Amino acid sequence: MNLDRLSELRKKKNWSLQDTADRLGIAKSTYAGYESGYRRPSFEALLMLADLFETTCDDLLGRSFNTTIELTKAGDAQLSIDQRELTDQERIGAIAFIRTTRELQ
Amino acid sequence: MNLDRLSELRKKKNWSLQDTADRLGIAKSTYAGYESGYRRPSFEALLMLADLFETTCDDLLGRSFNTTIELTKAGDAQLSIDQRELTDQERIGAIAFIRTTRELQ
DNA sequence: AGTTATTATTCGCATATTGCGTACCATCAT
DNA sequence: ATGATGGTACGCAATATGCGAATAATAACT
Repeated sequence: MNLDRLSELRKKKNWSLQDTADRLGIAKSTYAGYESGYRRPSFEALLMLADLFETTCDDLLGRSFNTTIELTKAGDAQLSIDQRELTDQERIGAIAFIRTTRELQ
Repeated sequence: MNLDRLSELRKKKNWSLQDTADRLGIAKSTYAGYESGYRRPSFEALLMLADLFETTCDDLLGRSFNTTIELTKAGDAQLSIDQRELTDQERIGAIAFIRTTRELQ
């Protein structure tokens, strides 16, 4: 259970170990330890990593979270279509639409 | 940075500390330590907790990740309405429906 | 090639943290 | 009062962390 994605994410940003460590405010050897799997970040460091690399902790931990988003529950997730966020009314309208199509089956 | 949500999640399931520890295969005092903030789970334990409580590591760590889910991109997330997963056709239908309503504004 | 600068990897050590068992307290039922 | 259950806190052995320092490896430049 190591953080295999770190190296990939860092290289995508074209950062050196030192760059990355500086951005996190930790020692280079510490960050290098994370990538190599020799050491593990604290939770604080994990959160910083997720922020820095713009991803989730689950992603860094290699957890594919197949959580299903229930649309009838507002606030579970922000949805968008064509890069434009859905209003609550739009969401409710879409739910009604789907329910109707299902009933017509 | 403690795992404040644990207690809430456990109580929602009506489990005792012992129940929860048994499900995780760890000692009661160990799990109790997580809840009280006296101890912290390893990454392995964190993943087990997320699985057990059916949530994300980010959630347990108190990280609100405001990632917007773009519906036009399939595979970004599994959606459901009334606990029934949306088929791809339903998703596409809903997108068309929203686009139309938007155009009519 | 030789030299210097930058990047990456590994280790030792002091310190901090974990997980477990155990003990302790409170509540409730018999 | 006794026993069962749920919750809390602590001691200790074992392990893990973060840092600096030392050591490779690579790049850049004359």
